[in-house]
Amino acid sequence: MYTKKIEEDLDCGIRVAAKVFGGKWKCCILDAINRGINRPADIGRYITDASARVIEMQLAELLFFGAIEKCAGEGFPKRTEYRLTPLGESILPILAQMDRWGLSHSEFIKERQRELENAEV
Amino acid sequence: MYTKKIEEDLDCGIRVAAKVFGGKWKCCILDAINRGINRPADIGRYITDASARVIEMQLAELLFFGAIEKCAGEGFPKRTEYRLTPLGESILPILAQMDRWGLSHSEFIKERQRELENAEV
DNA sequence: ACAATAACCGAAAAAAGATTCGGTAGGGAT
DNA sequence: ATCCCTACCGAATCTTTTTTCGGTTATTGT
Repeated sequence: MYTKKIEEDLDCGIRVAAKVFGGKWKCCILDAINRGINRPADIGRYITDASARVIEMQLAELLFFGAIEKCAGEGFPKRTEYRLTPLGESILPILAQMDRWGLSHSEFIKERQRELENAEV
Repeated sequence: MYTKKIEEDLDCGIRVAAKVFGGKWKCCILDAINRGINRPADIGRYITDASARVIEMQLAELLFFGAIEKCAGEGFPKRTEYRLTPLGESILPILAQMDRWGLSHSEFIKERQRELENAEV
């Protein structure tokens, strides 16, 4: 895990939230686990854009901050499975709200993004 | 504004949200403007931890993506003022929810953070 | 026994993002 | 005229985060 050189202010709720589920792939991982995809390798196959390494690292952080828990799987080859803890579940409504907001404005934002890219050629 | 080398997926609502208000200080800036602190210099004095430059840059991005608008101030020395647009206002409930979540778990997260720091000495 | 898969880790490199520094230009005050 | 404050901006630098790469160990299927 990274050690920061610049002090971070955990009295601001938003910064606390960003620390726990603010990484590039953490929201996707929480979403995947919530959908029942709970083995590392499966999560990796589900989120094809992220490397296996980053998934491991972000799983480790989610685990460390108690959003998920690690347990032995049920089936025959006993493999690692991750599950949401109550803390992790309490994040889901926020993710849903952010996703709804983003989707309802995505066309507008994409259009602005295209303008930006064309201007920069 | 930065141009990314790795393609970003704006079909995911959460990524769209992160793009618009995901910077380190954008939430604070939106909060400040919402509280009626709307001139750049005042925002800079309000958010003392951030440099003037980063506030300018993040104001420019919020402006570009339409979360705030720029207008001439009312008073005698006509200075720049920023205001929330309807799009910017629609972000506020999400920030409030994130802040509430973060504050209600901040003691637990701070404790974990302390453990991490002690372990790394 | 052997190949394949899973889970995981360290370290280097690359990319993204934030900060610092050194400017410009305009208006107001003395 | 000079000084200060405001609003900006470009570029270099530094920090943080992500990615890539090359491993280890254990387990499973053949």
